[in-house]
Amino acid sequence: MSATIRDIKEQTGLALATISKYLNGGNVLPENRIKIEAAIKDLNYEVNEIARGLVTNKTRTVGVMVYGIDSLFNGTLLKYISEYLRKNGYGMLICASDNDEELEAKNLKFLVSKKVDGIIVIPVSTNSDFLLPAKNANVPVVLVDRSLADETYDCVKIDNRSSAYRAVNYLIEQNHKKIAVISSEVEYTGEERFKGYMDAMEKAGIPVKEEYKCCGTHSMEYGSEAMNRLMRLSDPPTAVFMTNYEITLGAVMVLNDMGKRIPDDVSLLGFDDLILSHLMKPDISVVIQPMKEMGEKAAEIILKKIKGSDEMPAEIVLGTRFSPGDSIRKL
Amino acid sequence: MSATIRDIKEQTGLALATISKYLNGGNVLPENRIKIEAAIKDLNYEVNEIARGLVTNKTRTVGVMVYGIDSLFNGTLLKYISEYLRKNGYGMLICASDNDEELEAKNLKFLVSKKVDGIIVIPVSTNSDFLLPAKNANVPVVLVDRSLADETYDCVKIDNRSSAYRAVNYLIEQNHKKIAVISSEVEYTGEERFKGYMDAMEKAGIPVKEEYKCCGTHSMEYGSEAMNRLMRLSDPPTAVFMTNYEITLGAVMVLNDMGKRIPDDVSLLGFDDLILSHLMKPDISVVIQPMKEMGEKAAEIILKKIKGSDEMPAEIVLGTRFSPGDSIRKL
DNA sequence: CCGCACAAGTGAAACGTTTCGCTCTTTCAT
DNA sequence: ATGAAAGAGCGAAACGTTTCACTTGTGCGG
Repeated sequence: MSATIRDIKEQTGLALATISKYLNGGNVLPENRIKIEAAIKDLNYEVNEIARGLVTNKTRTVGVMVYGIDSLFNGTLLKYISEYLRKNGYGMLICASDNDEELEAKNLKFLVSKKVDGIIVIPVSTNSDFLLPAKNANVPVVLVDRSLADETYDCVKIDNRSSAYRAVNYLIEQNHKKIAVISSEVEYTGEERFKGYMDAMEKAGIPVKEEYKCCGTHSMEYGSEAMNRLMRLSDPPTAVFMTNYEITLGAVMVLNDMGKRIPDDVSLLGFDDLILSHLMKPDISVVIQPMKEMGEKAAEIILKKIKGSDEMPAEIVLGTRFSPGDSIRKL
Repeated sequence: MSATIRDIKEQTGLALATISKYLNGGNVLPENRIKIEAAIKDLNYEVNEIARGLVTNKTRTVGVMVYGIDSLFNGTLLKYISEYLRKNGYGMLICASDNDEELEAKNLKFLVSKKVDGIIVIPVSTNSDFLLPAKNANVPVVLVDRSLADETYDCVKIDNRSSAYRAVNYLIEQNHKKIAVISSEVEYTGEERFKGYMDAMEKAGIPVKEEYKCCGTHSMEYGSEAMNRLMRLSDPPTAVFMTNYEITLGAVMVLNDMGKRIPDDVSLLGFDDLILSHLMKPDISVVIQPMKEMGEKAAEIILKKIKGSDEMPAEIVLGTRFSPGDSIRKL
């Protein structure tokens, strides 16, 4: 079907080794270079990456696992990762864990069986057991957005706790006292941001009612449910801090359904600057994550590790920016 | 490093061919089956997919190219495609064309060079030239969402023209006459939906002012720009039909910025039911595409073709549903 | 003019599977 | 009893590269 290095050998009379050397950037005599290049053009030759992979034990492919391809946060990250990898000649094999630890473990094995050279993952599990197959197969791993409780892996994330702290503090500065939080539990980012919220409240000396603390799944559904409950309290909060995009979506939906007005009826503070904030009638106030930097950094690190750098695993913590929209009323 | 079939040969005393046969589901004597299975467990053996790929000339990987991973429409489609492929043991290599024909052609070649077994693509180009490398390499292709002008490929899409027709007709039934359209040009879906709009207007005998026809790029930016222009006309439309999700996002943003109220100041009709419609204060009226069916069908077809079915290429046209929200005022 | 260093080229082995064509054994209908 | 058919196993070749260890050739300093 397609031409092989052997066909080039026939046409040029050179040895396989010489041609291979040329293909891999080695030096050959000018006259031979010309012959080879002519033959390549003639025969429409292209390296068979599989055969190459068999001997080099490299596929030039990186596996990426996120919790949902249709989550805008994931999609945005994937875009930047993909661009960086493509620019460097690497392909990107994608899996979704669907927020399910079991599926996450299964898909990780799948990626390893596909012989990817490295893996980038937004982990759903909180400990590192599921990464064992990668470790055993010597496949480097980089975490994004979340780190694990039990072991240090290379990781690119933001300063969740202090970002949340500063944002909630802004609410307090606007004289809010009855501040509720809707957060995801078990999950790393949710927990950290929740801590940041608590930090701010404690520091300000504001006691937090139990019914103001809502912790559930990372989903629109939970966002709706929690916001609905909050709004029906006999003493509802004047402001709500939502710790991720999906929860924010759900919460905003339910407010619209209830006919609540922002920020007149309730002030809103969210995470992630993903279009939504610009679409809503009042711009939602959000903590902005450096998505591009995050994605590119993760891709950069995984490539570095693939190329054999054996620096110690390190956590890279990127800064965030707070963007006050008009969803917060000064009391 | 990891065990090979040869190690199993040593441990069991069987021939490579026998073991290979077992691995591929062939029959072996019960006693040998037991020996092999024990050895596999012992040695923690796993097939090396690359070596297998070299001889079978299959990678069990499908390439998917969309115009933007961070577009919710694409992300949703990718999710369903990915799920179907994963369930069938196939991996998914993703590329983004970024709405750029040149990049699209380049990435297609990249996917072919990665030896994917098949390619699913939402094409950006309008003719099939860029698919030539796939054709030459005998890699089957399935188009999604859009077909090409010059050649028939397998394709899964919706009845764009009549869906648009019916939706615009609804506007007309609500006594709107000054109906504008914001559409993407050059692009297949945009053009078809634009035609559907024109069909409805013509059939109703409503002349369409030139300044009501806005055709530009498939982007939020263009949506904003066009809506802004429409609203500043001396005789602005009472309703606007937007032919895709990105344009709708941009248009809604600008309306919010201008403080225009929906549907009091202007009625809105969009395409694609992607969260946005539920988030906006008034539910936006939209044409709903069967995303799941579309993605799964495309994946199903590509697998069928990979397995060697040589049915003629066919276009599968799925139906849509119109969901009237409260973004349309009855005049 | 010798010998050495270095550049370029080479044949063969290796990577880990699948597959082809063959043999051997068993079964079963005649 | 016999021969054909079917089931199981086997050795070796093939897939298309890279890489290793080696040879050849060239130029240059002493």
